[in-house]
Amino acid sequence: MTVPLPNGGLTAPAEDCLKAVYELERAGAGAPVTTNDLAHRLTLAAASVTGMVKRLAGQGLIDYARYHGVRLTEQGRRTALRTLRRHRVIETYLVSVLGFGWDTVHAEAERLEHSASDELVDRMAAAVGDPAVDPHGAPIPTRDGGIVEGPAGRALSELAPGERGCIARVEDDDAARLRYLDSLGIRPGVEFELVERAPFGGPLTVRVEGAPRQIGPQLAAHVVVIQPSEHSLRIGDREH
Amino acid sequence: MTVPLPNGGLTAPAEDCLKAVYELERAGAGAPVTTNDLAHRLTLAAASVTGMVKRLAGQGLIDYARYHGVRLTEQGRRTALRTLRRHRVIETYLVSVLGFGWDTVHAEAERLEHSASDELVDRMAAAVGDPAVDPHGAPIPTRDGGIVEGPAGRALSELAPGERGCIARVEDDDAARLRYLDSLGIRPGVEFELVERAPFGGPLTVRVEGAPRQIGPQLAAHVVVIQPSEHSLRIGDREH
DNA sequence: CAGAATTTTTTGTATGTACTAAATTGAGAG
DNA sequence: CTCTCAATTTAGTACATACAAAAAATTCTG
Repeated sequence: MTVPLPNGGLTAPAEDCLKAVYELERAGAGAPVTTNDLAHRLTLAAASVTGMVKRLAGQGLIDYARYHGVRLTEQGRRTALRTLRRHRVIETYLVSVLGFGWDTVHAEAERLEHSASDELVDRMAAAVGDPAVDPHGAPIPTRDGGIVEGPAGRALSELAPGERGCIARVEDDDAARLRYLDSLGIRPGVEFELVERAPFGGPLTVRVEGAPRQIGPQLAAHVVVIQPSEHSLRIGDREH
Repeated sequence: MTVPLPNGGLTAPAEDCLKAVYELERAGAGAPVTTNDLAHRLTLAAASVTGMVKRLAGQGLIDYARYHGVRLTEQGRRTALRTLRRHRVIETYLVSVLGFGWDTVHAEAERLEHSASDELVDRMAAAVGDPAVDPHGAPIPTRDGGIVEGPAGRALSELAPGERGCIARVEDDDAARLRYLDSLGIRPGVEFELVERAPFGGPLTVRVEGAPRQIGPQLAAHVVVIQPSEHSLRIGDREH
């Protein structure tokens, strides 16, 4: 009875690190991910990341050039996507089947993603109809390592007054933020119109389901929006 | 993002150790549990157990007297039962809701029990009707730390020819053994009659659902049986 | 009850994960 | 092209987990 490593022999911190590299690579448009960015994302000291990164490089999961950041190898990308799939399937299942709130499932999934087997995750996914996106609008990688990141979208904070859109995705890592957005009616799938932008970084006024809502630009930066017509593309079921 | 310790700050190996102490204390009728027994149960070197046991003693979870084995403290017992509850609820849920075979869920539960929160476990338990026993016939501790270990029962291997009984419980830790017992029709709740015992430790002949089956005494030792009349006591729902 | 056998602990080692503090490297400013 | 500063790595430490081999304590046996 040693520490359980159900998937590919990777530890939980290692899986978290690969996931973080994947997400930062995406956010950074493919540029190498720096140690510091990883440290911030993982809430670790930079020195700890250096050590982890060396181990992962030794396992062929990332390419690592001292002082010049890291990149996922193809194998590392597959591994990261498997973890991401587990996380997002678990979140979806907890919300759809077990009645958790969409604002509370992140922490639970963050732990379970490291101990749930792929078989369990596949059964959960099947139980909720193999959806393409999770409750926060993030795409769920497929069993075979594919992922459709969907229409790029823009941050809500970048829209101009008068523009209409559809909430595509909200970052899932802060429960309080999610609860607040929920109280404003800002949830994936909801259509809205940006009514007004106060000057000097002031709040945005957004009409959501008929009601005008105020939202700060910092918060709005965590909300990804798309054209209403693109919505079906994102949530389109991939059922056979 | 450190190693996730959802419940009481205990690591997975520590929880496994407490669970093992609980089970060995039960099996040994309350006698102190020796390091060696723990090492065998946990498939660890004895030296590793000594170290773990010292840490747990330092946390007040067990009483430890050098060279004289360990005992759970009251706090340790509660902790062990919470882990046991998680394990058994998860097993039950995987079988009842997600369609896993009762012979395959042990390993999965063995990992998930360390990362599932009590809230998740309570929701799972509610989803399957708060059963009193898991798919192998083991009692599920309640939310508040109670457990009804049920009628003591005897090992199938100890019955005399002509005796009838009801399968109460089968040890869940060996998938191959469970599959084999399943193929013989030996599952919790099934009634049977011990037809014959071959001499010199030979096989037992058991009539299960009309069919006579042969089973070795070693295997039969892992099967707990009770009087048919006691069955309702064990599986009796504790629904309100 | 002394010596042998067994069990248990101690000692020393290794790995993974984490930290702080010190040293190093790289990159931009002048 | 050097100097400085920020980013990064190295060095040193700590803890939890694991092991094997040696030492110690208990228990069994004659």
